[in-house]
Amino acid sequence: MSKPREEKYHAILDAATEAFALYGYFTCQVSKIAKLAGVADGTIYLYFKNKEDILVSLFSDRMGKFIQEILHSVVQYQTTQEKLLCIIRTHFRYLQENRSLAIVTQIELRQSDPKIREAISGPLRDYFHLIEQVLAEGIEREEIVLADVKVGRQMFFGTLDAVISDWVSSKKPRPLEGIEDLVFDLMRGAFRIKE
Amino acid sequence: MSKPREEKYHAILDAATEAFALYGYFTCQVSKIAKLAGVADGTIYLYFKNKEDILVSLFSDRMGKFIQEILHSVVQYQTTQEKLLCIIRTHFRYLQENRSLAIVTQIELRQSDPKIREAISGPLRDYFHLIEQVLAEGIEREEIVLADVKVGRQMFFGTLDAVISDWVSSKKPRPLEGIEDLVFDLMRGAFRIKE
Amino acid sequence: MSKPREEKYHAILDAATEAFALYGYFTCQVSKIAKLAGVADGTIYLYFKNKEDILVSLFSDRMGKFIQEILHSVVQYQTTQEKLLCIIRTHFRYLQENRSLAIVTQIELRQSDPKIREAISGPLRDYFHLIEQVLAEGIEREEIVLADVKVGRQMFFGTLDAVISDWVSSKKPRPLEGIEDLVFDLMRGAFRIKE
Amino acid sequence: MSKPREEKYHAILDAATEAFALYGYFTCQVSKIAKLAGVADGTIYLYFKNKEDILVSLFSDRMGKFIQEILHSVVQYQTTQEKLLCIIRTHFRYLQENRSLAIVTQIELRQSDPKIREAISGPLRDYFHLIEQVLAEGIEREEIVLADVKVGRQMFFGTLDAVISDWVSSKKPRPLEGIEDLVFDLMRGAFRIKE
DNA sequence: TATGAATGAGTTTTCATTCAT
DNA sequence: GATGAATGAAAACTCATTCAT
Repeated sequence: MSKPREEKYHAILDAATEAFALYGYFTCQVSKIAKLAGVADGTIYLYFKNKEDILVSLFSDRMGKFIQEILHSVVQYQTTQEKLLCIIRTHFRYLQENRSLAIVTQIELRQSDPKIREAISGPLRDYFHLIEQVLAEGIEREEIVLADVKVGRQMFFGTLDAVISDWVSSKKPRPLEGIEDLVFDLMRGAFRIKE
Repeated sequence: MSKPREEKYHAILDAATEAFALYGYFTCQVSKIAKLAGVADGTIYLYFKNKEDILVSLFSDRMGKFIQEILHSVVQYQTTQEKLLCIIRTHFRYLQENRSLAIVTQIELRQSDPKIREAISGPLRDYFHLIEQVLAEGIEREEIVLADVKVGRQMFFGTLDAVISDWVSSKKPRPLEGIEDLVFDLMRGAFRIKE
Repeated sequence: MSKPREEKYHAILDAATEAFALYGYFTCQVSKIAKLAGVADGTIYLYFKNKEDILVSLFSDRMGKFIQEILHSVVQYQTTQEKLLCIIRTHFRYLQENRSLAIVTQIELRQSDPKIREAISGPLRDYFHLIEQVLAEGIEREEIVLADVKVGRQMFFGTLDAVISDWVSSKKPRPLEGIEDLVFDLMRGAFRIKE
Repeated sequence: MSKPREEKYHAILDAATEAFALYGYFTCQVSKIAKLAGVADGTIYLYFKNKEDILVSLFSDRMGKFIQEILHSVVQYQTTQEKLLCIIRTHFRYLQENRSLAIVTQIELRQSDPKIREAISGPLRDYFHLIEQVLAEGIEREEIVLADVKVGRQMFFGTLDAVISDWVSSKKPRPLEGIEDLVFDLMRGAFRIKE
């Protein structure tokens, strides 16, 4: 892929993120994405197979980067406690810096259309896997107490997700920085992490 | 509202719940709901203003009953510990018995369309409020330790939601009964509930 | 199929015949057929699966009737000579009375699109078969002399087709009645029919 | 026209013949022709005004050569009998050697689009004219008996055309050489040519 | 000349909604 | 009230043609 080609590809993906966040996938016409990206409608189809492909690409590209960033940050820490805190912080920071992506994630993560779900579920599963790994390791090292890794992950991710959900739907959201420690404190209790 | 009128109203709502769960709101045609309800397409419009109104009614009706049931159950308990466990159990049991509603909730709870969001958010806010009340009361009575009621609710609801989300998307879900205690144990830790 | 339903079905088919004759299949928009038939665009799709289905139905319906009429007429005659003359006359008369059908036949009979070809070829093959049967019978009864039935049919049909082709493309065509005898005289010579 | 320019012109025309034969004029995209010709899409428009112009040029060029070849061959013969046989043979041989052209001719000869028809009709009319001339001369010289030259031409051309039509649509066509004599024998009867 | 990325007009088809019966 | 045939607005997508390089 040449430089200008890649640039336009990402311009369209950026525009789609904005547009999907604003209108939702189904309510958003391809022409709106095109206008936002500053290209003609037909140009979209030089870069994406169809509308669905835009959404799918958006997820694998953006979510991929999100997971990548979290993975990259987590490996710098040793203890389970640090790792969990790191995930919380990176999760919040990344989505705070990419509000439209956060919205799209919130909205479209739950599409029922089987084809879309399937395409989306990939990166998310990776994330779930990472969390579960950290928890399993924590149990093994006896740094945390947890009866069921899957339920542990559900609580951990569900909490972050609920926080983001509120933040996203709030008109004037308070910065997520202030919440990190509150969330972490709950996790410390839930996972019986010693002081 | 006369008896037979009310019957048909609920028949359509039941059909819509099934159909939305199966296809998703946007992908589901009104004619599919009509067929499932055993009425003509036009009949739908004698009971609902438009397609959106079906979704909105579905939420206020079904979610309303859901909240009602939880409220009703919770008041039978005294301690915060018991109340939280009661919510967990009722939440899981109700959605387990109404799988289609659970799916619709998961999927459509996060519509971006502002009109739909607004309509949906009512019953949900009631639920959030209930949880927060229980938590606030628990703090006051010193039965739990919690720095921020809102974050506490986000964790509590987010966890239940994530469990349901996994359960809903699993082809062969394990019964939710086995998970209740695991979830509650995590909450006990998070909220520092004494044994 | 109820009465009014069948009426509209044929109204659309009539309109399509006119429109395809006027513009050609590809150049003719579905909306033009709808306007000509006096129905809304969407109504077309209550009666036909898609644009292609209109063309296919047109052929099986119209060509079917055409063949039917020829078959019906031919059985009334005994000698090969009479039968061939009957085919010539019926062929000319039918298409003269259905000029648009004649045009559509001329134009679309030769579509390259495999799906369309296949659908169209059915009724035509029936016609070819009929002609070949008459010729084979004539040979057997020694009423005509002909080395190869297929080539005989090609000449017979090709001649009629070429006449119609000229007639169709002429702005002010001379009536086909005057040509029947000329054509038949050529056939008589070609097939060595005795006086 | 310089040499290399002319080469590319014909390369495009060759490619168009193949592509139109394969897909049909309307179903064939200009980009397919370009790819087949080994040039860029835009290059096509340095040699042809538009898509239609390719088809038109194809006919005047290819059909022109076709007529030329027939004309050239026919003048070598004296008697009407010989001339007609020569036309049959050349017609069959030329199209057998240019199957794609034969297909395109069969398919597109009958376009309804008036502009296309007009452009195509030129070379065809020349051909018709040639046949009619041979026939008129035959009548004059009393080598054939024929009441109407136009109908005679219609039969003559229609027969050749029908043979080609069958040959073109057959997956495994028998060689046309075997048919020449069969066809000629029919013509001899039709035109009352003496032995 | 040659390229091929970009354009945007144009077309088929769907489907929520209406309304005559 | 109930029906379901008819409507027509709306939207995804295609592709002939252009033009900056």
